Amino acid sequence: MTDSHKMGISERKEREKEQKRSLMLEAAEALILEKGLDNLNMTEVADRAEVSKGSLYQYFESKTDLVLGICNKATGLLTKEIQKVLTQDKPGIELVHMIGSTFMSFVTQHPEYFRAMKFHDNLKETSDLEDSTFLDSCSTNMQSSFTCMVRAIQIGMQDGSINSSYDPKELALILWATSHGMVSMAYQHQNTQHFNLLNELGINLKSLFENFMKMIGCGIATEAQKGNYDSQSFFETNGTN
Amino acid sequence: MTDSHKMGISERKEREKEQKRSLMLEAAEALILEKGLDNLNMTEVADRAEVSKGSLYQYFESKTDLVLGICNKATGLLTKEIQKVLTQDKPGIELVHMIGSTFMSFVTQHPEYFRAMKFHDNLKETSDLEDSTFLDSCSTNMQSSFTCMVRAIQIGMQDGSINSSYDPKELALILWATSHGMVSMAYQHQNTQHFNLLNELGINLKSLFENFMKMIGCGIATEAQKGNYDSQSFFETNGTN
DNA sequence: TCAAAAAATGACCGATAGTCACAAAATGGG
DNA sequence: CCCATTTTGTGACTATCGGTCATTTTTTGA
Repeated sequence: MTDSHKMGISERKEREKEQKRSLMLEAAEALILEKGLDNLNMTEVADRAEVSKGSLYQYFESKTDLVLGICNKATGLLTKEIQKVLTQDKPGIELVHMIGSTFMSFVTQHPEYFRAMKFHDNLKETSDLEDSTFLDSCSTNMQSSFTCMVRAIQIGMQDGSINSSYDPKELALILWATSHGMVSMAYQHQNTQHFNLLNELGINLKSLFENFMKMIGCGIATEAQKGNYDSQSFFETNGTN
Repeated sequence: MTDSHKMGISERKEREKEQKRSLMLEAAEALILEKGLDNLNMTEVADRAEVSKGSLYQYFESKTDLVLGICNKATGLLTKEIQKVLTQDKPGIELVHMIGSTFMSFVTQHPEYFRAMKFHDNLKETSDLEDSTFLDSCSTNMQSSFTCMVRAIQIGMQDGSINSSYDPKELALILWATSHGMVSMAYQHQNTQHFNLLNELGINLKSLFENFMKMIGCGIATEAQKGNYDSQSFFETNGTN
């Protein structure tokens, strides 16, 4: 038996292992959609993926690790979509808008992914030194998304569409945090059955997001640009492949 | 034995019951501060409060109910502080600033309360018809806080400090959501030991929050007011006490 | 064909939320 | 002050679920 043959085998095994892992993740995602992350049950995940519990634990160290695996997919996907925005030849301020829209539609289209991302955020405050294969990867992905926001702002400051009196990184952080707040509200609105401000006020999400963008636009635009973005809708420019 | 005497007894009992409940809540809060909400253990809460587990469960239906009890205290306190802001005779846009600052300092000063509030948010998406005595009260409190924001905006539109092209309630919702995003970031920064954008970027929270306010100020101010709030710090105007 | 390695399995364990039969304490009329 | 009744307190116990591991099954490769 040749070395290359051996190599072929181990490669195939690696592929199969990755496929099985992926299947298990999909089972977990489906269950999260059905019953919520808080009701996720490892035995059920195993059953759904048609493997035994022991087998599941051969692919994921723990329940935390499993959810972080989903978060890893999520942040990877989101980052890819955001990076694609940056390839477009548009004014910086418009790129910022599009990044926001991308984030928003990502969350509404993949609530279970956003749920996993919230779980990840939560972990960071709670657990003392958890170790998961996916933690680093998640952080790197998020870092990449954030860097895209910084780039968009820098582009905007270069092309004169964004007020350069702000520090780019600081502004990026503000936009990231505020977008997160908006997106969280959208998520909650979509996934909550109980009391909820939006319905009560008769406000629709789309209009809300448009006005958020308008406010941001006014807040960060240069004097020359003010008013340009007042009545445009950026809600449509979502990153649907 | 007179009726009034009987009444006196039952009132005293009610007071004592409320005191004990409060003691249990305090025990839980302390444990959350020490070990995080996710490591909160009912037996430990009982021990800390110097009662038995069974007794604890006479005062709170479930662990969820206990945490919602903390959330109830939290939202009550926050609402009180925000309402106090509104009693001041200031331009509307400044009231908006102060509400934001109040929220921010509330969270940094009472991380365990904010944690309980996040738990409450989480419940709404997860659980199918949980029943807790505190759920309604929490919602009412949050509603009150939100109403304060609407009031501040209406005041600002009246006195000409806030651009009245927005719908007041919609703008309030935007400010609420974005503030929540900023405050969440501050919370995470303060309570996370791991990887964290802020330290890495060498940005300090105070400056970040000031610039958030500046951006908001630009975004919602009337033309006449633009530039007035550019370099002011609203971070200090927190509702201590 | 068969022995060694890898993967799969599910009975089992420990932790913890929640319960309940019983005990202690408080109440109030005589 | 005593005793019956109601209220409150207690901790052993149960059920559930995350995680483990000895054993079985499958795959590998000579």
